[in-house]
Amino acid sequence: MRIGELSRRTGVSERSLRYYETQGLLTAERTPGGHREYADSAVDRVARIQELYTAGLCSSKIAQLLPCMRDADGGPAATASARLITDLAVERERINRQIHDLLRSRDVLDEVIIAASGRPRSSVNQSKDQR
Amino acid sequence: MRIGELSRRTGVSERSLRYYETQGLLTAERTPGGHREYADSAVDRVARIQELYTAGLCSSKIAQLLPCMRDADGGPAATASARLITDLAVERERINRQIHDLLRSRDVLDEVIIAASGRPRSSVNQSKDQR
DNA sequence: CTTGAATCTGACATTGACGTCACATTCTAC
DNA sequence: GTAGAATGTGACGTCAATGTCAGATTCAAG
Repeated sequence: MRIGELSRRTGVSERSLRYYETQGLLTAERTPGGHREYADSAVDRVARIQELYTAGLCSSKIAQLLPCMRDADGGPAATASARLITDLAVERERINRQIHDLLRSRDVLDEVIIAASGRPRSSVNQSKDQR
Repeated sequence: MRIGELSRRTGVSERSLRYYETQGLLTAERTPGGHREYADSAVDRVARIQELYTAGLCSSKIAQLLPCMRDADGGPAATASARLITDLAVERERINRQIHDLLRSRDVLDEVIIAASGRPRSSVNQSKDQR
């Protein structure tokens, strides 16, 4: 598929998809004319990239990480280096902190929302991972 | 206390503390000479601000939110407006998504770390809110 | 072949929470 | 009072992901 379709299917802008390529996060074949041609697996990969971005990892970390993740089609293509491992451990701590802060902030929001609306709205109390 | 001490006690740079003030997140008395003089409660407040920043809220949202939070010394000073409430509900959804992504990303990190180190390191499997 | 849609590259702009530096002023200890 | 530390303001830089625009090229359909 080409970039427009991938953009539509992932909800990620074409600009970002091209950017991901420059960051080594995403690859594509090229048509003779130079247009990008993506494999179907690109959709999943973009979703994964987004996930990691949302989790606050930067491009370079994601780039290092991706080849170490087990792909839809098999085991990981690489094993993390010692250097990467220590980096990841740091990221993990940051993520833990962030989860902690998010949970507390969500609670704060709930308090404020409840206080203002008199009683809980629709689903304020189902606090687990609803999406 | 003055800005240097507050900075030390919170681990937040003086630059950031001044920035918070411009954003209406933090207030201070002034000495006759114009130096900021913070109340003790500022320490808590800064911590709260940090928490909300870490959770991905922007200054303006935090500014609206803070007066609606119940303070260490009593109930909330304000009640959220209807407009704010809908904004906060949106934030809440974002936070939920983010928590979800963080949890998944943490799992990914753990997989990679475990795969590379042969077996779990120190406490990789205690996945709940350790800080 | 032609035409309009899609894509290409490259450059510049944006956003938000800071870092950093310069220079002036105030505070604190002596 | 004076020196040195602390603080004040203001301006500019940064960083990363992404928006946006311009101009050129390619693709798909008639």
